[in-house]
Amino acid sequence: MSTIFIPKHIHPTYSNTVFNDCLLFHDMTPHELDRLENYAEQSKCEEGEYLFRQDTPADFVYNVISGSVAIERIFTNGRRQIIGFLFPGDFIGLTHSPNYDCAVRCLTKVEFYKFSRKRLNTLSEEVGHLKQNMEQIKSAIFSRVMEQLYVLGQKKALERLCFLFMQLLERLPGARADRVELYMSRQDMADYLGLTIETVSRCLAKLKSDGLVAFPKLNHLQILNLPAVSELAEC
Amino acid sequence: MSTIFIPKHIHPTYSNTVFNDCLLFHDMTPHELDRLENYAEQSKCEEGEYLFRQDTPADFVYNVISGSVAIERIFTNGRRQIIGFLFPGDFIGLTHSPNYDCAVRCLTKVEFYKFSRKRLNTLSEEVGHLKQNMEQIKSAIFSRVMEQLYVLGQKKALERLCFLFMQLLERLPGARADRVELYMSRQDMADYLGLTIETVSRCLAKLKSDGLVAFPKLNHLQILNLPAVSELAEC
DNA sequence: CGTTACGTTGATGATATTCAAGGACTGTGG
DNA sequence: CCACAGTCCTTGAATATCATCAACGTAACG
Repeated sequence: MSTIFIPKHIHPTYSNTVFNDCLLFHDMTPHELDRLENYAEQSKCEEGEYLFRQDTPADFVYNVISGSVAIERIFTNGRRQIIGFLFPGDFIGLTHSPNYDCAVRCLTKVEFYKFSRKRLNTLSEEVGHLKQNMEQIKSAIFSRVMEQLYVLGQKKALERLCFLFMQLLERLPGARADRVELYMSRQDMADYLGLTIETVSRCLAKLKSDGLVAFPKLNHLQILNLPAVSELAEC
Repeated sequence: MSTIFIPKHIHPTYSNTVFNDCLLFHDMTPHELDRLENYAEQSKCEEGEYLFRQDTPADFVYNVISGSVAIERIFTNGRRQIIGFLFPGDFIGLTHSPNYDCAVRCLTKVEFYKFSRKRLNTLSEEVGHLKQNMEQIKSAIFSRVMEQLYVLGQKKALERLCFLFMQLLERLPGARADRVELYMSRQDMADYLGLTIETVSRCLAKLKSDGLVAFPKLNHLQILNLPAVSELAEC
């Protein structure tokens, strides 16, 4: 049954081919999906655990079914840079190098499909659609990283936070302006945006006091003034 | 004659497979190189000209023979982020998207090979080595961008400049600690490192007064205290 | 010799970091 | 149910860092 391979999280309501990576399955015939299915193994991981660590063999490719993860890089001096957050539908580990160059930490309990990278590559040689789609996903990832480069290089703390909010709103399946779940800690936001945790906290307070956002709960964001937040986030 | 395809700039003295992208030609047989040769066209471009602009059709892949270029992205607000600098041996335009997502400006007069991307892709389907090499180059590029992310996110102005210096020293063919040619303007450095031109200028003055570097000419850098500069640049 | 583009330097203010203290939430054991 | 510890978050004050605005040098070129 190839339908197993169109998981709920890529249902049209969620499917945003620009921001989520579900398009691995795009345009594939039922037969092709069947073959892909044989390569997958479903599994899960608890909050705080690592799917994999930096510099370990890059043997698998993951597709998030539910939950959120952070992609992080640790440097020799011990400082950490978070490269991005991934959500249901996103792919992880589509690297070409023999080892992962990032670690992947679960922000929540995470369910995922796990593919042998070797076999996926073999299959992609035979199934044109798959290959195309993998390339496009890599393209999208690269494009996101370049956007982040700009944000870190040019934007102020308040704007960076708004950028994160807009990104979450666009990429989190089921997120709406009045309900965006922040699965990451303040420290995670700081490490993603190149700020300190105190600056993040202060900026959240400022955005709140200016009436742009609200926090009914600590990690439950409401965007009250979407045009303003979007304006600040603008690239 | 396939030897045309082992241009001078990838002669062993220069060839650094980690930092330069010459490895497109790695492990290829003379016959394969012959075929590649048929796909190439040699050309040049003057200082200040653009090889191509952002959002134009990505029809070609370029390989720099001599000179330096800057990869830049312009955003809606008019601000510019330089993604990187490329030098002899480096490849440009290895994107998968239909349009270039960056512009490429020549910092000097630039000689290059120009390949039809379509034909290069076709060839890479048949020539395993070529395909492998292209993937590895993309990997290296991605890895550089992630390093830059870290620099912009976590490092101070002085450290960013040292990072640039070390990068130039490693990637510029023929560069030595006592002779690194800075082909870019102060503004280019600023846009690369996420700083203003004034901050760049002040930091250069500080590094100079601290005896870490010298500038016999405005764009001719000497690294006097390599361990110290390297230490500051450290990731 | 003047113009122009690019680079430097100074004074000032904005922005973010650091260090330190105090709250808020969670889970555990009494 | 409460007390307690531990973790995460917030807030304040002092400081460091960088950006901005403005003036001044300098090198290249007609």
